[in-house]
Amino acid sequence: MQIRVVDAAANAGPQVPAHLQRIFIPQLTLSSICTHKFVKGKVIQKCPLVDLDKDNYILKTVIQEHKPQHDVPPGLTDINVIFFGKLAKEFLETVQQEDVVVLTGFTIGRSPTAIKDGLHSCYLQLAGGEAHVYSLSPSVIVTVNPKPKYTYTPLKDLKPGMIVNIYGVVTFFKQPFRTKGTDYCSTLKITDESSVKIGCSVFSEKVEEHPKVFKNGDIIRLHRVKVQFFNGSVNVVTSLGFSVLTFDGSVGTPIVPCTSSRNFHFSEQDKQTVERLRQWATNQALLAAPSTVQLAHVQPSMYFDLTCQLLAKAKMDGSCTLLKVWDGTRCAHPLLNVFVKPEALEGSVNVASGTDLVANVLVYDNHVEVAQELKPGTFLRIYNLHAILQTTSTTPSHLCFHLHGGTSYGRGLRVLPKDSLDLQQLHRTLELVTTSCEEALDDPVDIWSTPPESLSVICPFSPAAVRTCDHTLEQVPLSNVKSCTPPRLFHVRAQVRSFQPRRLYQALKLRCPHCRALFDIPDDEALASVFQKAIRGVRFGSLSWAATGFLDSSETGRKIAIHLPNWDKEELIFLEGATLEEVCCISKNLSNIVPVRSCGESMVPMDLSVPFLFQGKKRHYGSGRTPILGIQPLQYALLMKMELEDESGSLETLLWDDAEKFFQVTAADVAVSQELQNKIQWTMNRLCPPGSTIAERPWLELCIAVYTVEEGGRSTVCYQVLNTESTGPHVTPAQE
DNA sequence: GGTTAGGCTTCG
Repeated sequence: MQIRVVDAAANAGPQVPAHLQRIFIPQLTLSSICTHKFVKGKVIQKCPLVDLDKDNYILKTVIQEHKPQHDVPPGLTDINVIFFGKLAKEFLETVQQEDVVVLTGFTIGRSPTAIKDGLHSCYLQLAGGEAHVYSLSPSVIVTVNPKPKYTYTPLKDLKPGMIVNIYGVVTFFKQPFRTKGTDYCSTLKITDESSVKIGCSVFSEKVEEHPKVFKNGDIIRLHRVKVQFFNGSVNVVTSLGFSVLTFDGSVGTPIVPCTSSRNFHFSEQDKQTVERLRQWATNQALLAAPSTVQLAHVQPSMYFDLTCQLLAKAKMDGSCTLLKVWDGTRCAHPLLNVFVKPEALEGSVNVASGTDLVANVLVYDNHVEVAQELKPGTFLRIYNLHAILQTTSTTPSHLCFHLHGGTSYGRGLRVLPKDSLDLQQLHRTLELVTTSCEEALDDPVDIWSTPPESLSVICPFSPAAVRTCDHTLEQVPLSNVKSCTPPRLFHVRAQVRSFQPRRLYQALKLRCPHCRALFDIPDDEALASVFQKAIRGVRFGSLSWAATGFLDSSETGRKIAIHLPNWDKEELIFLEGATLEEVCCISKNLSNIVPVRSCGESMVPMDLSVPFLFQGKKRHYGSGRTPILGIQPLQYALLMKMELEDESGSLETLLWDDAEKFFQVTAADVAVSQELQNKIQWTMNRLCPPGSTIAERPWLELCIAVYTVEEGGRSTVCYQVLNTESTGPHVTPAQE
């Protein structure tokens, strides 16, 4: 690793190796090739140095491309650059803010903070012997790579009696719990490339010395553990002087060791090990089934992990504490509100503006100790939370959440660091919901209480939906629309009396662009069972037209076949013998996955009830037989019914051809974006707030088409909302 | 000097 000086007064060119080519920051993408390239820019920010160990540091900086115009957004020109090891410290000490530097030997990753800081979507990482910095500052520093100090034993080579250092990918974990002895204990199961699974018990009196594991797939490094033999298998226990580091297991995220210990060793070799294990684990489908579920998808009786923010808490009694939490999504079931006196409640649920976003979590027994230490505002993950439907004879059933006593299935809770990658989705959802709540509160009170009789008065506020057409038609009462002879077009002013479906994900449909036939989207449970059935009878044959390879599945002995066709230009990958979870996991890394089953020498799509193509999170469904792979691709579409009302009466309308316009989304984006699903939910809640009277609902200005549909010899008159957009916050889906 | 736990749903 090196920092070299370049004479500021002279032309920098000759001293930077001539074979290097400049790549401009705005042109950098995740797939940019970095070898023999350099980036040149001004240092506009240096963060405090993170001191990990002797000669081992991390430094975050921001480097800016020369801006030809002032209106170029920082998302193009300003990029996060992270330095590792000795280079980090030297950069901090040698290079000043405003200095111009030339960077080479970097790698590119997806910036996890791009949404938060508005900077470039990538970040540069400078580590290892390849990394060089050419600086305009006045000293030269040359550094050397530290030699590895520790050796790590593969899990397959552990023998009872050894004291070893090990690395592993976490496949099961319990948060620290009190033992009958003097210590807390963390129980883990880990694995590595040998696929051997090893149990670990970490003992320490101090909770903060325990491994900070947040999810399966995290990577753990243990120093000085003792190998034992118990109940027929090998496991490890911490011994005197043990230490532990953990890392996020996701490929492409920055490798930052997680520990509360100030003094630990972390080298280039560690980084490579973490990278290797991440890569291996991704292909093992270890992370196939994420256990975290948003409130919007919780079903009664479910056990699940909840990532949430604590709004308020209250001690119920010695063995029970109430936590009021939210994740910004709305549960499909009514939520129980556990009432406590305001003076007994620490924190406030006001931000959630209403109770249908707030989940009441009753925390019992051994978990009370952790719960009592929590401060409102904290971000949490609650493991193995139980959703319980509470029914009484007098009230309708409500969902309540219990964190039962004990530690079975990893039951427990843990605070997540505010900048955790696992919180990105939550931050985005909460930001959106909070803005919506604030806007709703900011609306003048008379929006919600305008009596219908004041209609003739010109309203001083903007309607909740507006026409975007340029017809000069006069506005008419709904009764005129109802009594007309189709086809006709009208402008109306109305309120929403009711809408369907109430579960908005049911509004998302599949439509055949040829025959306009409509299909429901199958749920994951139904899809999973089709895949499962196909696995049972699988018999891999050899194919003359494709190269076939095999992956180990999550089940011992079961293989997944990957067929790469010789003829293919579109890079389609045919997958056989995989579960739905495995297909989803594999498609995270490889695009264009086609699940198939063999039929002699040929491949056939699995079944038209499952997607014929997975592209990342996107799923493509088909019907019948035509263009692609003999399948007619279906389009995503939105369909809703709205019952409108004005002083003259009511009218059943459809939101269909212009539904995407109405919500300012595309149905295909909605299918893969929780944020956009929230946006639709938010819009409908604004048009028709739950529990509101008609007088409290906002007015909409709509364009309505009246037309007839002939079916089975009968003609029906239909009404559709066209050329209309709802008003409210505009959101674009996160870049996938 | 080296126990404790050694996954595998509460029952409110």
